[in-house]
Amino acid sequence: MPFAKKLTSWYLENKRDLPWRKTSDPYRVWLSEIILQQTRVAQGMPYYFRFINVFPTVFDLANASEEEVLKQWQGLGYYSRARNLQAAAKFVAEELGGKFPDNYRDLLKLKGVGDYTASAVASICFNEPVAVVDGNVFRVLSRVFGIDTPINTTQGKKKFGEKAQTLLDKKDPAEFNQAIMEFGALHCTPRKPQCEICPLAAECVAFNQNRISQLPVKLKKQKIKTRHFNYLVFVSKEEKTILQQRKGKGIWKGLYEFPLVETASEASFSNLVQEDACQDYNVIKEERVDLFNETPIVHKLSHQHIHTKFWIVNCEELPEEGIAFGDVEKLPVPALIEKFIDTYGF
DNA sequence: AAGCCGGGGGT
DNA sequence: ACCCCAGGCTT
Repeated sequence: MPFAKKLTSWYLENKRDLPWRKTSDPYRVWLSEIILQQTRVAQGMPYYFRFINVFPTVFDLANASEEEVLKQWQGLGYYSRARNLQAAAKFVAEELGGKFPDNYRDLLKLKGVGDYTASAVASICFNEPVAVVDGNVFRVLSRVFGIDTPINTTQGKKKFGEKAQTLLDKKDPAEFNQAIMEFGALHCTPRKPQCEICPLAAECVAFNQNRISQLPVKLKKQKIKTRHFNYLVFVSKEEKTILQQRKGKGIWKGLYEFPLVETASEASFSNLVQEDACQDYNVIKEERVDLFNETPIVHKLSHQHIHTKFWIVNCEELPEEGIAFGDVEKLPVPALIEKFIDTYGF
């Protein structure tokens, strides 16, 4: 039996009942694919339902502000996805009259849509014979065919892309692509794959050479940078506080946070007031400041560990324009800030 | 080619 | 701790 047939047979018996598989509406499929980039199905699922409810059509998403979209995206991470999502919706609504691109080449023109996502939407919605290569496909192909070219190199992407395209069932690319991804997600998993009951065990190079744990090959793990954040949580008599939007590059662009003082190492109160960023705030006096957490909260991202202290600054009047406690929850904030807000509870 | 961008779950 | 997740963009 050919590779594709074995895979699709397995798929028909084992596939999950996922909401975006009940439709061929490219808007919904595109939305699901963006949400699922570097994100597990279980984590993305509630966001998919939320977006379908709040933004039922591409026009609803196009007419929303970037901030509204970020608010709905809050907690999911990789926030450029949300910003690009809204921009792409605007493009489809305003430049394409609401008609979603129906092929790989045109899908690629949408912000936030790269090779994988364009292939996924083109194949799933329009049956275009373009193979997807995601983390699952890298893993399945590297093991079954014993390919040890590192997957995070240009050469690796080319090699795996060609292999996937060769194997693709051109008569049903939608089913083949979803089958190989589902197989990687449920059966040929990174750790503890189910080789004992695998329909491909007989031909799987990695299994027969006992190399399962070594494939796929991925070069160099990334370094983790430690940073020290001090948030100034102003609390005024009128029950207002200060939130500022993050601009520029870095993490959490577009989200809101309390005034931030970043230090080179963990700061005491006396360290803190010497920082330039504190000179603008003459209300920061020791008798008015309470340290919320003596031990820094460590917020772990994939590439940074952020050690955080929240300094509660009690004052009569805010040193700058603020917002009412009751309005804080309306703004998009990083998970780190959301957790503090939930605990502190304004 | 390398670095950056989140948050959560599994081992 | 480390790895991975239906990746893409910027430098």
